[in-house]
Amino acid sequence: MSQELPKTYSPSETEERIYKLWLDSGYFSPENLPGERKEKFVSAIAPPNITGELHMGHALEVTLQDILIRMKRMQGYKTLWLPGLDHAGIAAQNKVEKQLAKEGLSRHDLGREKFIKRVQEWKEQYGGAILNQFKRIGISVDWSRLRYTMDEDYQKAVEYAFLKYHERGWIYQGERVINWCIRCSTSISDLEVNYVPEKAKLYYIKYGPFTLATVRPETKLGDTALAVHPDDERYKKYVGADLEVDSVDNSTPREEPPQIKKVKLKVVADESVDPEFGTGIIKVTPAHDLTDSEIGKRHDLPSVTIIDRHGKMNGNAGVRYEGMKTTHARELISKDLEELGLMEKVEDYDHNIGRCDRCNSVIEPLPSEQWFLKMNELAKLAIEAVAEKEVVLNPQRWEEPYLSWLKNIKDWNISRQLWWGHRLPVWFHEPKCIPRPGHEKEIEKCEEKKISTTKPTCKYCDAKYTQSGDVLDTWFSSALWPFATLGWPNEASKDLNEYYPTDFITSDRGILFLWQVRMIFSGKFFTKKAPFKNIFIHPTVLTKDGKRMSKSLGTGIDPLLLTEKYGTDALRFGLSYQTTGVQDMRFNEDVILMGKKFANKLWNIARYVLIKVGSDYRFEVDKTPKSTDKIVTKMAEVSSLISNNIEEYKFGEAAHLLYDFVWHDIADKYIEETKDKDDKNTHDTLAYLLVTSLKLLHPFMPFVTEEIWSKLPTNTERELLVISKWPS
RNA sequence: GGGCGGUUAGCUCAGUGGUAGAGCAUCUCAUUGACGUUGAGAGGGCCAUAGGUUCGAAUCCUAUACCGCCCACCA
Repeated sequence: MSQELPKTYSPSETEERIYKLWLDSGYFSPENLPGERKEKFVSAIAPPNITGELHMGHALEVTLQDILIRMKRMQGYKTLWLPGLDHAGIAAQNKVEKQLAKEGLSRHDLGREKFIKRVQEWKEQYGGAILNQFKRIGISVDWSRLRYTMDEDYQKAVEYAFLKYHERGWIYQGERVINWCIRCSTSISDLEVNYVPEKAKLYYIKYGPFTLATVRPETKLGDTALAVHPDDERYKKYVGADLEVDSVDNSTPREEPPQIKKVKLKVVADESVDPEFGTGIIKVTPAHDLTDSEIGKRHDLPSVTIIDRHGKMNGNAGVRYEGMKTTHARELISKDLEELGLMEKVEDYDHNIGRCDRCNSVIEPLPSEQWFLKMNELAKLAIEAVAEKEVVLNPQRWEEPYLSWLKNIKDWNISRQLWWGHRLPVWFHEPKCIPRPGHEKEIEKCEEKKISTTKPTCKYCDAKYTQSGDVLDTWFSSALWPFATLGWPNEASKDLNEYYPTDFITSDRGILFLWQVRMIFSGKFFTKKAPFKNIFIHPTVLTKDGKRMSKSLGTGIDPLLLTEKYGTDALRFGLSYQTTGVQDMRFNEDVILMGKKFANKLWNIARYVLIKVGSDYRFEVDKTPKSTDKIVTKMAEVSSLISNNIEEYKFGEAAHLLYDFVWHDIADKYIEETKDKDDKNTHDTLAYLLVTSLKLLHPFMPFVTEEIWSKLPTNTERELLVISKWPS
């Protein structure tokens, strides 16, 4: 019996009901899919942060991924799309710290244990929200396999990974100059530093026979050398010399006028100095500058730390400056130098300043004891995977930045001085060994440091081990995502054996290096396989004016407001329609409106066809009519083009093609031209066009197509459109 | 400094060698027929600029300009 359709399509009355239909069917889980399915198609979601709120980039990302997944499922693949959440170490910690600040508390007021509880509460309260928002977008993920990077199993996988790297000798602890965020009080990686242009001063300071420029005169107190380019003829005669130069005496009390003090500085020659810049000579502060630290290492220079972890001058800076914030010390020392006649001039200067990606505080480069992962071998694995096409980057233009980033990679600082995250499986002997009576000599064999997933004991004494307070960089755990979610490192895991390696992953370009690269080398190292075959770097959604969409800037648009206004299918179709080969997508709401109209058009085509063919007609769910009408041939051509386009991630082309064909070829032409005809051929053709269009449009507009499908009287028992056979 | 995108109608963008396209906006007509969330049609473009290749260039090449992004040692 054909049912009378309402005049217009109403998304709000449909979407929740249809999504429930899919969930109840169980078809999002691969084992519930009907028929013999030999080939698999597997993908993991980019796990959103527990801090997360749905933004337009997410909406685009999961829509595109869903289009591909839905097509594959209809094509008969045993399809798995695995959902999950990321604990988001530093981001989540900051979020909860902000929440605490509103209560007038800091994390230190709570203590580590209680603070972690607060983060867990946060996760319970808000963490799942974004997944529910994803449901509104209609994603066809297997909810029975939901994973979280802080799941017990996942934590074990992370510790196991650390141990394995350590066994290989690739994990080491060492003091390095790293990026230190004073506010977050942790080290952060190079990728988490944003360089922001700012107005600064360039100070020209006299160093004996030279004058040289700096933006940070306060670091003068930590200078241990001067450096010039080895080929610079002007300074060749000074290279190797120990110069005695006038400097400010930092032992003079602050209240007294500044005094001159002689200091000795070695002059070294180093390639990294640009002879063209300024006076062609630089001061070297190995403790407080990343480049200077490298120079210091190359020339075996002493390193004097003068700034502490709170961004204040320490004892080495002398009583005159000790305890001052760096910015205050800068004012004082430049005044002092001026008074002593050691300041030649001060100029305005446009300068890039490093700021924390998470909290926007100024980054202070500091020497600090951190844990590192050696990247040499791992980078090779990642380079190989892409060079040999084991992993294909789409669009291809990302290959070059990918490869060159890996070729210049430095060791990865994987430790963070945070409370929220995976604690390092590293244990330290408490300061003193407690000898057992009669075994005093064995103390020498005691291990100060042990790598272990469980609390170790000492064979030789009674001292206890305490676990390192550091946690791992949040990307260390995300790097394991495609296999840890499937049960790795348990080799017997059924899912791991059946669904790994995966086929596809997609993300924004912003996390290509942070995440994608690291998944690839982790996968290659731990599983000997690339974790996926294809990466699709989807466009970044910008505002209509080309600005970044950001909640704090007030330029963000909530995708869910659009689903309410236009319907989810409209949002999905509009976003797909705008996905072309470009790297930025300026979001245009008009296109969502177009999607809404298109959904309604489709609805009315169905309405027309149902009336036209009559209530006794049975729709063939999978058959091409013997019609000679040209449109039947064209429909087949369109089907095959759509399949290819989706396969090649040309979502926009596919959407354009479907729109034009359905609206203009089917509705405007074929339907108009056959209005007077009522023969079987016309009925069969109309039915075929409708059925095929519904199938092809289903990945883009799953709700309206499934809803129409449910109203068609079919020749066989009703099956859901979501598992119907893909045309061509 | 190196690299990558973009520059096409008022707006947002498709189009990659063969007579300029879509959606939205504007205007005219159709007056209820599956859909007015519609149909038919119109206006509107030196396809950033300058050279080059070609029978032919929005499309390929080379420069330049502007916008945006990424990477990097900017003292």
